[in-house]
Amino acid sequence: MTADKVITVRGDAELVARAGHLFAGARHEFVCAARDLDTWSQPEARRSVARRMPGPGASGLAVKKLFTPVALADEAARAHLREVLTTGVEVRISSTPLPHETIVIDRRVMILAGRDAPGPREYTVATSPTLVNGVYSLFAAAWDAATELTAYLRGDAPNLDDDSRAVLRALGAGYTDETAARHLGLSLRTYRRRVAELMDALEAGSRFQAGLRAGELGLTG
Amino acid sequence: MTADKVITVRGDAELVARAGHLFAGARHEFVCAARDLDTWSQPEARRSVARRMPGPGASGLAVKKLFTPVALADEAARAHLREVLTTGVEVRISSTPLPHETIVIDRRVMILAGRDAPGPREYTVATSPTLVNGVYSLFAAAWDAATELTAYLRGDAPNLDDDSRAVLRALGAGYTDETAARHLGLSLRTYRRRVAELMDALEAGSRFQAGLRAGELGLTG
DNA sequence: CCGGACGTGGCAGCTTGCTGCCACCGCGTT
DNA sequence: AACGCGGTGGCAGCAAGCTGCCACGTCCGG
Repeated sequence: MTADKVITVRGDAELVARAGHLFAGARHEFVCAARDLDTWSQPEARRSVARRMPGPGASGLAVKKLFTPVALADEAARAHLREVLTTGVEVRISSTPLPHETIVIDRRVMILAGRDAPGPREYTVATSPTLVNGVYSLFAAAWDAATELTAYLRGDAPNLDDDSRAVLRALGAGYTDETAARHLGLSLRTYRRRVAELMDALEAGSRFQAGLRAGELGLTG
Repeated sequence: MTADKVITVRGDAELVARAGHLFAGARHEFVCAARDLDTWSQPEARRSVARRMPGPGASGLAVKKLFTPVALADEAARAHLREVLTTGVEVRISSTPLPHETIVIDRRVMILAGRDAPGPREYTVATSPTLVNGVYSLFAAAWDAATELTAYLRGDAPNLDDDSRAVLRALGAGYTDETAARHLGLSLRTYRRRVAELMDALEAGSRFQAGLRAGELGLTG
């Protein structure tokens, strides 16, 4: 039995001081998962790290960033992400919550952030191969299940109302239009209008395509 | 800055000796992610742990198990999983690889297994809250994206032939039946027969449902 | 009060999807 | 040759989906 250490630091400044060199040391891959873009809220910490990071496009460094839809809340964030895309960074959106920020560098080091709380934020740095590989494979699973940012923005039916969701459920249940309409208290005409609107929103040319899109976007629940 | 320890043990026996009490101490939740069912290959280790685990159904202990399709390879494994289901355990299948087994108990302890390798297997046990919470949220993301075992077994279209895939692509492309049939060199009648067969295979009552299923099962590529 | 915008629903007519029936063809078996 | 079998395709008819048109309400802002 052996015992490795994991380091816990409090606050961005200490993280930069203790682990900044890890960011600079990224050789092949830099992956991170986070809820939104607010991680490095302190500008000086962000700049400090950015200065040390190699250029994303250069040197064969693959950068993958996984966010939740929260990261697309305001237009500024969208613009930022679009810009990030142009530098060769892969960005995906996961429909499931990612409350704890996770960073894995070169599959050798990982940094996990504690939940937002009053006081300085806690970061935990670990290098145990088993630990890092385990986290990495979970990240990979979440990554694979997430959708490309561009696809997400394109096919996004941003906030379809409850009506549309009800229509979606009826369609997914396999009801015929007539029973679905009756079930929803709508006329056949209106129900079909709704379906047409939905298909329009999903940019689907057929009901099959609409189902496909709905499935891809995880609108089943 | 503080330093927690993570414990690494080699082999099932040592894991049971060092961490067996953690299994017994599960109070609220026991989640694990693994590639297949071979984890506790050594029967004595499996039994030793099973003996210490509280009954899954009893005592409000929620048990979640996430596997890859590999876990369904042989009929014995399927039967075992079906039996497990009856004891109140939730089982889901993730289409992405999960090379490293992960266990999280009560969101307080986690155990990560190293990749299969010659010699005794390594297990890493950690209790750092930040670490455990981070891993847990990644697990949750993978879990949410996975499909229920029953749904997976039901909707499984094991090996549909190239023709069916072509039909699927035509449907996904949004072609009308006529153009799709022409495009595939089939008569309209036959094409529709194929579509009907496909919908039958997917147990879909409408084309929308078929699209949904196809999306869920990742048959788009 | 009037007029317009908007959502709804009925009607009609068209397109598309769906399927039962039958006929045909190629193939291997008897 | 005769037969059955499985895949194909035409035809017909029905069911379902789709949409333009118009009419009727409601809800404003004028």
